[in-house]
Amino acid sequence: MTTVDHLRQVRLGNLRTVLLALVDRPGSRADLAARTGLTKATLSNLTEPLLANGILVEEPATLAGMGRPSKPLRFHPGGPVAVGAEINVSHLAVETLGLDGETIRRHLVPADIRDSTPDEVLDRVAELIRDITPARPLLGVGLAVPGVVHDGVLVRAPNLPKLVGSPLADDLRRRLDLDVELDNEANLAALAHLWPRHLAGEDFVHVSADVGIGAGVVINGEVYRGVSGFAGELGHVVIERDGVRCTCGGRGCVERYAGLDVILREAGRRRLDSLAKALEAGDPKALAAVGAAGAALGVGLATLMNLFDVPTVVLGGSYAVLHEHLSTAVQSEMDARVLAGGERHTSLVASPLGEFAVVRGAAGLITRRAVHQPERLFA
Amino acid sequence: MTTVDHLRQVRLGNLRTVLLALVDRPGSRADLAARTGLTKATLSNLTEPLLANGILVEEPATLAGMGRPSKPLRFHPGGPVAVGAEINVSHLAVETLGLDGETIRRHLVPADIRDSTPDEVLDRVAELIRDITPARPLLGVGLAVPGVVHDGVLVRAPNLPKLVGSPLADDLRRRLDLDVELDNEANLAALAHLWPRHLAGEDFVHVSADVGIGAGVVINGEVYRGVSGFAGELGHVVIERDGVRCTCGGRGCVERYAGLDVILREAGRRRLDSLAKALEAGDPKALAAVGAAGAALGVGLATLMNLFDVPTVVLGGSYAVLHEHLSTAVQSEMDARVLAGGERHTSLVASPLGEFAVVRGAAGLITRRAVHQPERLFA
DNA sequence: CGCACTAAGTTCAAGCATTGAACGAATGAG
DNA sequence: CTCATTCGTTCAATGCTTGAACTTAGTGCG
Repeated sequence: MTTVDHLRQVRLGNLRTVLLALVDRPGSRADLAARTGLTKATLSNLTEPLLANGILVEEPATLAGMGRPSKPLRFHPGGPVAVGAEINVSHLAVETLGLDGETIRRHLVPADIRDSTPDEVLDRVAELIRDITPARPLLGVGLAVPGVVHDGVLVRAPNLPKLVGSPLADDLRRRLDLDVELDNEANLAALAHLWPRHLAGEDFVHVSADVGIGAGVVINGEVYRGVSGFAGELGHVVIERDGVRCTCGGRGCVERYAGLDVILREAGRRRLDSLAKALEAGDPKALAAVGAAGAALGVGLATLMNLFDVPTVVLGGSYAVLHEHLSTAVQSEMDARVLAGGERHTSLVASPLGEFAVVRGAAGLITRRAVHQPERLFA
Repeated sequence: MTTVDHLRQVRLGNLRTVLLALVDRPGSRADLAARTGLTKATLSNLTEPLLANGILVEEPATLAGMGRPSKPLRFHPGGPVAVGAEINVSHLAVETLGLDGETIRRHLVPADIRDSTPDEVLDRVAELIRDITPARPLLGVGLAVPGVVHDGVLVRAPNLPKLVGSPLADDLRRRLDLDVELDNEANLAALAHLWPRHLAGEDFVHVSADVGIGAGVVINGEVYRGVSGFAGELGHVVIERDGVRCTCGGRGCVERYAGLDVILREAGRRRLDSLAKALEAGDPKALAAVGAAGAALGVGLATLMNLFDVPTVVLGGSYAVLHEHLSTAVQSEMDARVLAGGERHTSLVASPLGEFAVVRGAAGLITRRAVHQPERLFA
């Protein structure tokens, strides 16, 4: 590390600070200086290359009050964008996201890819991405998959066994000639509630269900990934040590009581929307199935909250759809079991992001990286 | 933040890097330069005030090989020291620790303080500290207590109700006229396995038992504290949703199956050493009690490991004493339940620190803070 | 004994990002 | 038209690391 490097680090750090302030909201140089604690001089200096490179634009001028009018800066409407993509058991989704946090376009297509080869899937994903990509510089692609990811490879995915082991990130990178970052859908869904806007505070768990149950834990505004990206395996938290056998080899895992497949089976339904209708109509079997799942989930979540010390739970994915009929049981188990030492209280909310949470998180991964490592913007 | 501040930050960061290298082992300026990536010039500059202030000493010279002999630098034998203190149900302990990581003196006295007032306890602690404090500058006191700590106050301590709510840190500070930092014993026991030397890798959970069960989770070389210092409440992880009632209001908490009180009761013993003797003698009742506790603990630990994605468990405190008879059952539950996706394997080890782990961690908290915030060394 | 060789540690001018104060620019109020 | 006010830019000063040159202090060999 040379001294020049040290100083460069300071500059990059300040650049990040400024960009973060701009993600929050646009502002003039003077305003940004006030918000970041830097001086006006530094702000002129830092924003100059951002304007020159088409990352920011200077708006005409704001005529308000006395003094010289300010010319607010904001992200350039033709500036770089990030792409998010999601591969899931029953659908594919793509989204483009600007640095300002606005969704540009999004697209979700049903698709049963359980029997497809990795090449077939990636071909379709690449096509979807090309279809929605605007004529603007591209920062890269975030790719979400339902399973454990390590080093750009899907290493474990009970529901997509055919994709396990392929270098998905590299293969998609080759197809598009773009940076591709592979990550787990649970982590990305959690990230979507955190970036570019905080939707559930600085600390929360995002829980969603397909066949498995994934939890993304957010602590201090960061997704907690654990040592090997394995963290948050809520599905295999034990709630009955001698309970039902689980595919993982253990017994009594939450997944065997609150997984979506279990809920549907117990309710005698085949698909989520049919279950939702039955609940709406007050079908007792459906209500009982969801209630039982909620209780089991609540026990598992209480354990998680006691270990991670997180106050908020966000129900996402299928759980968000079932939220209304699920949350009573979840909340009551949580209230009974989470240590209320001091002034703690647990809050339980449904995700506002709907079915696009994962793909938005995937795109957000890329815009976030660009803001945190501003040198990438000048490539 | 002025620019001067920025530059000062760079300097302090480099100072930290150098001190960390020295905690690892002594070395000449040239050696340190090589190890830290800084230049020899910077090292001369950085170490000059450390030598002037009696933090470091320059050793005579090492005559080895060709070239000008190097004069290794190490922490001054008369330099500042940290004090650790532990308040527990059945004993008090104190230890003094140098920046080099060497224990200077330690002392552990049995004491039943369950009925003592905070003032009585702190008087005794202050006396113990004065007894072992060497005639060297003092960096501060780390104070360990069995319970949840918030802002220098013990806010929850089922086993020491009389101390709850007193400003222990402030009261001890007043007695000694020293900085006092209060923390939870589980966190500090974990820290002791991490600082000043890594005894169990970069990522592990340290588990120990008294009446409750405390876990200190270490991720990436940092103690994970959670949002409000509550993290790692392994005792209230649920292993049987409809199991035994717990003081926390829930049911089936690990604590009710693997707590030390439960083990002793089931084994028909009153004290840990008596239990240990019975185990040695092969007493079936004792063996059964410990085996059952181990199984329950293993289930809870599997849940914790699936959530935190940590590969190693360190058994400390009473569990370390029982380790030989406990680990088989623990390990077998862990093996059965922890997701072995990919190449994961769980390892289970006994703490090498014995009964001084907590108090050593308490002192380590202070030396670590001094190294991480080197400006404190010049106060 | 002396000279070449090696490595440790020091000295010093150069380089760099931020700062703060001074300055120029653009508008509203009276 | 002039003053007050706020925005944005310019520029010398600051303080830290750097790298190269230099000094110091030994070893090895003839």
